[in-house]
Amino acid sequence: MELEKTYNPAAVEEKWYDFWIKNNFFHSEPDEREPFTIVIPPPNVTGVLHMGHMLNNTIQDILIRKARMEGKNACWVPGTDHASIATEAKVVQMLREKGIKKSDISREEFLTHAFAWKEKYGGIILEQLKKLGASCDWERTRFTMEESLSDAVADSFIHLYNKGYLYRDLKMINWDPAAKTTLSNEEVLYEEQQASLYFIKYKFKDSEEFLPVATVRPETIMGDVAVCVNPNDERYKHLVGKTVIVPFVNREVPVIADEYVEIEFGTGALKITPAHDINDYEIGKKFNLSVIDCFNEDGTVSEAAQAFVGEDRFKARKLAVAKLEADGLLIKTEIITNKIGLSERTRAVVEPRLSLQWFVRMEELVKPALENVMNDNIQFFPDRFKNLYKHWLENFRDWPISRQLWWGQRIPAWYDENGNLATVAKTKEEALAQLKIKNITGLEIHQDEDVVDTWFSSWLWPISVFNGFENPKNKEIEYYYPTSVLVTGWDIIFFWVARMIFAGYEFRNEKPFKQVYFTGMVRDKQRRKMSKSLGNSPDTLELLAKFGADGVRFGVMSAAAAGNDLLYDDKQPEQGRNFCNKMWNALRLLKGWEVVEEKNTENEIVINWFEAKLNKTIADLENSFEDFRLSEALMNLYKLLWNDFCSWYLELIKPEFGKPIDKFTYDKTIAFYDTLMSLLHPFMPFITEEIWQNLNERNMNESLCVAKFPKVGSIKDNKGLLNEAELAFEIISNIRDIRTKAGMKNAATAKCYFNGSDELSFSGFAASISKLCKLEVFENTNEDLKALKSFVLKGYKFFVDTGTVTDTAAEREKLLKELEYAKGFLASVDKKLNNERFVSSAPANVLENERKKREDALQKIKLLEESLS
RNA sequence: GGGCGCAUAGCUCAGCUGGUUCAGAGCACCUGCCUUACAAGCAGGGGGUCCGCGGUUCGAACCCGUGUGCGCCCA
Repeated sequence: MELEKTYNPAAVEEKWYDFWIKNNFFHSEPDEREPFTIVIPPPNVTGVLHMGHMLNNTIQDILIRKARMEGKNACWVPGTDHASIATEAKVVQMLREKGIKKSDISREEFLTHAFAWKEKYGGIILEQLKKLGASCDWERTRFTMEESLSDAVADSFIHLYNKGYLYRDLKMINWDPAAKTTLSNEEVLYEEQQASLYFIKYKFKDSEEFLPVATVRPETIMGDVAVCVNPNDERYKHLVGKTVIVPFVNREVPVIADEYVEIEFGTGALKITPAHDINDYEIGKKFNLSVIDCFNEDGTVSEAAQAFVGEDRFKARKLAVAKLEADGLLIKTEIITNKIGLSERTRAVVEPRLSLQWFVRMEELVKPALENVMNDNIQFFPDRFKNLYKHWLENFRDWPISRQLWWGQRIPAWYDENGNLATVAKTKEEALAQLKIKNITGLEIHQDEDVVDTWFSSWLWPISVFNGFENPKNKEIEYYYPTSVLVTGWDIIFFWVARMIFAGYEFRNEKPFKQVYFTGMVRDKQRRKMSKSLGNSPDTLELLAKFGADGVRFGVMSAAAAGNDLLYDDKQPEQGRNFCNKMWNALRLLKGWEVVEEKNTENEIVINWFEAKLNKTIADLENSFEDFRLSEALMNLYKLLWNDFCSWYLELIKPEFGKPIDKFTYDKTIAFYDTLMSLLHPFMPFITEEIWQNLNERNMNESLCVAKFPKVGSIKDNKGLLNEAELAFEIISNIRDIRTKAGMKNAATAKCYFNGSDELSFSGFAASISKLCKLEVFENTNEDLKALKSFVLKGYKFFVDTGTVTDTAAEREKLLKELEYAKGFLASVDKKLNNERFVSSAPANVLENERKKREDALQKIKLLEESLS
């Protein structure tokens, strides 16, 4: 079969992915083997593949493929998350384009549209993951809004409620007046803006005397219930306990003192508006002050404010300032820079607002979650994330889970006509039945209008995908849970990782996963996090098309040390693509050889050397995998394949052009390449399968993805052989350097002589050296051939005859420089060895090494001095 | 204000238990080659005060202290 000159990934990748799926290699069923389980961090159902997904899922694929090849029962559960806010926003927009307003349709109608939309556009990302090569068990694909998983959400809500872990409370929330919804802290973006700071007179009762108060939000003055100063502020100390009059509404409020107030900021006197500022709210609580809510949910001024009623908050600000000025209460205005919160979705200025919300009490949930991470029952990689995790869990806040949306699981709480909580139950029937037991009948009840936070369903994911709520003792959950490893970005350590751990211990009394591997963030060259809004993320599908999935996987992985952010550059997948081409061409070379029976013994040492090198690398690889140093593992394989296998091994065993290769060498070489492809398969599954299939005749259903992962062979003491090869390669490089510098043609032959004792530590590779350096002569001599170019290595002196005249002066100069360096080196070694305390306290092997260094240096100096004499 | 982290080649970063695996990789750069597997390549080469200072140690890129400069999280 004729192989193309360059590797073409597109056709190959599709062919093998179809083959894998057709043979159901990725499907898992519980059996007697050891399970290796990963649940995917479910991507947003509306999402498309971005760089972060590629990184994250490539890592999962590497781990799962390796486990599968090691004979474990590998199960990677894929799926998507309903992402309530993001999806609802998209559906609202889609409806708007059709001329439908959300407010004009019912909840049920909306959900019908939303599900239809999800069916049509949702889950694209899963198809894209296939292009990346992800070996998920697609038969197990789950979705957080499907019935079974939604039931789990309701059940867990009821469970937590009955346990007393849920409560409703007025809390300061981030309110988006445009979307009329609560935002979590994470959905608020902070931006610096120029703002006016207004200095206002708060007069004392029946007096023209006043206390100056500074504020950037005069439209909230109507909600003021106190003025606060710092107790250490000499200017105002005497005023604490007096009362002042709030402008517009003439309310009489106390002057209070609290350390929170910064003396230097503004006037040092802070108006307290508990309904509209989180810090004011805290102070209000501390001083037991009342709360006056000045705004409606759309951001207009409310009846309770008594002034500017019905005006938009920004309009009200202007009106308030004008009125203050007119009333002579405005002292001055300053321009300052402050941070304001914007809604991630609507860009509306976030309004702090008090609202009745469901909360999860975290106190008890946190305990096992903290303990089992700190004691490494759940291991973090890299483990420095334990610090971050600990810090967060020790400073937890209760978790607000109400979301004023329709897309999501509706809160299973029921209220009477007056909005009082009646009961918590999954359905209206159950709710009524429960009330009946309590002898409450004839009550008109309605369900909570809100849905729960998406994380309130995804925290159940490791349990719910195995139906652990429906049937807590089922075969699957008992087999697959706890899962093996979770791979996720460190940015969601709190949103997700911590909460899954809470859920694991709460609902199954067992950790959800044994290990967590944190990936870094993918950033662009300017270190900006890649994001849709910045538009700085490359088109991942284009990338896959251009460089191939293997190339992209290589590119992403080669730069991704565990937990460290990676700066993406097109050079990375390009390197991966080039690597594919290199491997492809090595295959072409092998397939092009004619094979003959008689054995070529010259190759034996080279074969033994590569076997030793291969074994050593496999051992190193295992170490790298153990600590999740995947980029290190990949780079080691890259170097093994490119440098050791292609540049050294293949060049050494390669027969002369047109000559056949002996069967023994050929078979060994094929076997080596087979092993190399197996080792690399988890990282670059497509090309390795393609090459592997080409190396030998395979059965119809045979695949590398279920072949055995190579193990370290018999560990002979091959250190000597590796050292010998290393010396030989160094000799070759030196001779090549001399050849190049002498301007020799590639085809021209050279001669090389060396001084050395009888036992040559590179003798096994003499033929190899001659071959790669095109030497017609390579032999021992007793003479000092001063007319030739020379170099000194490990006690040997080499002379190279390039057939051109050597510049003896320059050669002498070079030798002098080398001598000087060697002497300096000797001095540094001697300094150590002459140090009594070094000799007495350094370990034996270190000492021995120093002595060896000394000997080598002495020998080198001797040889150099001889040449110079 | 509190906490976490980082600083090593032009760039991006490895460097695990302090000691020849110790100053390394990839990319970039320079030189010479279209040598019948591969120019998406081959061969060779240059390049570093391991951020500054102090300490511990026989020995420090690595441990401790401190300064400087960055990044992030929480407030």
